[in-house]
Amino acid sequence: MSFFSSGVEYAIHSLMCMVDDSGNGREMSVREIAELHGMPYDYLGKVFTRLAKAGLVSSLEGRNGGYQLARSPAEITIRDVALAIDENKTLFDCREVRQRMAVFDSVIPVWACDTPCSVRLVMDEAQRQMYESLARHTILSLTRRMLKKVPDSYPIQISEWLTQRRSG
Amino acid sequence: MSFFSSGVEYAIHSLMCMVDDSGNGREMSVREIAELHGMPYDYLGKVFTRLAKAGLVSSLEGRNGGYQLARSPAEITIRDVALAIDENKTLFDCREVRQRMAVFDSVIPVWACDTPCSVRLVMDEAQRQMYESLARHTILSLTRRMLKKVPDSYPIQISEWLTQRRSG
DNA sequence: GGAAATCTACTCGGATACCGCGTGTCCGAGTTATGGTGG
DNA sequence: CCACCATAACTCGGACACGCGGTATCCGAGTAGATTTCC
Repeated sequence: MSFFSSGVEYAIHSLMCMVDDSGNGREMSVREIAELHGMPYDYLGKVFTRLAKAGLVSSLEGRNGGYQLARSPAEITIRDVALAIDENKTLFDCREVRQRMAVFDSVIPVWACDTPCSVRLVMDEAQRQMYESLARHTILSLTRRMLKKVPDSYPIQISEWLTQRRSG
Repeated sequence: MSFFSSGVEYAIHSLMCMVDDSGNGREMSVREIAELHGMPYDYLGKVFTRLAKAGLVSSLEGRNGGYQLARSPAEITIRDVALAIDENKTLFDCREVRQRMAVFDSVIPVWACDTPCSVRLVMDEAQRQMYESLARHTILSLTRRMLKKVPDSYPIQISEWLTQRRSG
């Protein structure tokens, strides 16, 4: 399986569609977003609960409620989103092989417990590089990049789909 | 769960202990390695099959057989090992959300199929950064770094453990 | 003493079992506009 | 006209079911050095 859960993908696409044509945030409900993207509604609800808990979006309860971006889309990095959904995930979990070496017969030396495993250090560094790469992109930059590759009618279609759904 | 399987960890530690004091490769059997590290023997066997298939080690069949490094430990990067064990793993698998947008009623436009998803591009870039970070370390450099943090008696202990096991 | 047969310690690959976790679904509770109803 | 009430459309959180893949184990087949046996 892949490292990032499907929730991360859902979250990024969701936040991207919450940016309107002028680059500002727009309020949307989970149901709207789910139907627009063909995502499972209940599952997306949990995704947004996590986004809210991480402070990326804020919720408006009650009828006509929904979510809106809590920060400018230029200040929400992809790293933020990934960490909000998949928190405390590590590329590698060290099983402390050194402490199980047969040369220590049931007496593990202190250095094997205190000093960090070299393998783990290398992996942690790689993970840091990965997250730094993700931190270089924001919801806004991603949205702008997408709009370049798409016909001009596309964002209009979405806006119309939204207004039509809200009226009917 | 973590991205890299436990097999990657086993493989790295195994290859590290196949480097002798002078930095050259030394032949060892899977059973020796498994017992030395307290790793599951059968499972480690499969790990080495993959390492051999990737050309990182070469096998010597028959009695007194085993594995030896197929290249200099300075020319085996951690990236090589990770790819040998966990091949074709991706940080992120794109579910092509764009193609499920409700604004396309059952008629998916060509651009949504041809142009790559922006989200995927960002993730792929992050994955590349991660692997490049891993490629900067080799089995030899990792071994050397480990030896610095360890009492001088440690590598001697391992060598003695080996010779004693082979004689008795 | 030398050749042949047997034994042993390996590498391989397939089949399988276990189990945690990602993914998705269902349900109930709390909140707030909206619309209807009665005085 | 206004107060009140029911309803609908939301957000939230817990519980649970399903299935896949990581981890591990078992077993049989093939290979080759070591050992024994036998002439």
